[in-house]
Amino acid sequence: MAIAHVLMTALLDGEQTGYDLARSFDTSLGFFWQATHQQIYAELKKLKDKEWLSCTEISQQSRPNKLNYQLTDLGKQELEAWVYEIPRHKVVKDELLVKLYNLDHKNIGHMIGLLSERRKEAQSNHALYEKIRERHYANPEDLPLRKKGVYLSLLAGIREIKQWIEWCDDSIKLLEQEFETTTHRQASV
Amino acid sequence: MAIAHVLMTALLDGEQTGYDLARSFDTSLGFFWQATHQQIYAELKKLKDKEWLSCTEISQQSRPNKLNYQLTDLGKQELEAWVYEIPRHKVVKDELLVKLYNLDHKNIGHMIGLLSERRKEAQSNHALYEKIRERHYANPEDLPLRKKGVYLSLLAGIREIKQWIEWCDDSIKLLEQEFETTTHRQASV
DNA sequence: CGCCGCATGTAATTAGTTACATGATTGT
DNA sequence: ACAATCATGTAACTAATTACATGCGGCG
Repeated sequence: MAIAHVLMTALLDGEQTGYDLARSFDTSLGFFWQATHQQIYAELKKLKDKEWLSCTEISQQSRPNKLNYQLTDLGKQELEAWVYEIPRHKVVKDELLVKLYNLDHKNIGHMIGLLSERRKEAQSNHALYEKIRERHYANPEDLPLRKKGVYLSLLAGIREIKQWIEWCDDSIKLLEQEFETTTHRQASV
Repeated sequence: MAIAHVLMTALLDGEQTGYDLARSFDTSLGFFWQATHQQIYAELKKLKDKEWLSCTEISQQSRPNKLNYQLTDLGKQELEAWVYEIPRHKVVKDELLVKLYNLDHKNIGHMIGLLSERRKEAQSNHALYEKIRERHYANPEDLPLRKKGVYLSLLAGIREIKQWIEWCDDSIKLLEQEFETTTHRQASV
């Protein structure tokens, strides 16, 4: 039930609505833990029932009232304790890498396309990460300690994404060579 | 329902039992897609019902009969088609990185411990990956095309794991500095 | 004697996805 | 006119985890 703790972690920076959380997931914690808005809304309710979060309603006329969630003392305690539990959750599931196991002469062109697609995504993520770094972490030494933790996670994300870009480049190069020699062979037969 | 296709992919190398699949997941596809033996057994049954796999029973006296699964022609077709679908599944969930968002003066020692733990795991995984590379992929140029795809996935794994080790080292160094200055400050107050 | 490996599962629960729903407001 | 943003959700389903179960054989 780690999504609970992820949400509480997001609320360390101050109260937020489910909507805010869902969006901010796209630029921060969501790099390391994805969740849909449905899951977030549902979990927030559960957390309110447990009194790990409290919630204040903000009336609005033309749309549903905002529900602003914040950590309770109980929630803070729980979060602090959670940090001391050994992390069990390290899930990686990547269809692309599994698909690569299916490489053959017929689909090699398509695989190159998949890799290019992945590269493009990685590239745009990289740009986003770097933007965040420049904006909020330009002088890491001056950050308060908690933000240094966030910064380290960001660095992990940046390293990983760079790594992907390089791997895509290498892989595309290799597959293109393969593709050409295959085409040649077919042409010369 | 990608676990289905992951299992079928594993069976490209030949028939296997659920038990074999569960174990071989630890040294190959499982790097990119984890599954428990329960999930595997359940999915294999479903795949048999769909006739994407067939299964031959091997009688044994002192333990449950082995069920040896293999791809059917229908399964092969399905798998080939699956490769052409755009990969939707790229899940990453990493508690450690979320925990780092909770860094503070109280838990910094513990965080260093978590990072060391991660480093150790990464190190031993790295050794495993390299062993696999040496054993089966020493001469990548000579591999049949499909195995080159597997090799590329392995390379992605190796790069990633190296990347983690370096990141852990950097992060531990930074946190240890932080830890010392904190201790100093506390000592000198 | 007790634990590990082999080989399969069932049952209960939790986590996560997908589709659908509402309805005003702002931008193209 | 049409899509996107804001802001919340319900309902149905699928995927995945956790706990429990069996039972023999080999090893220290």
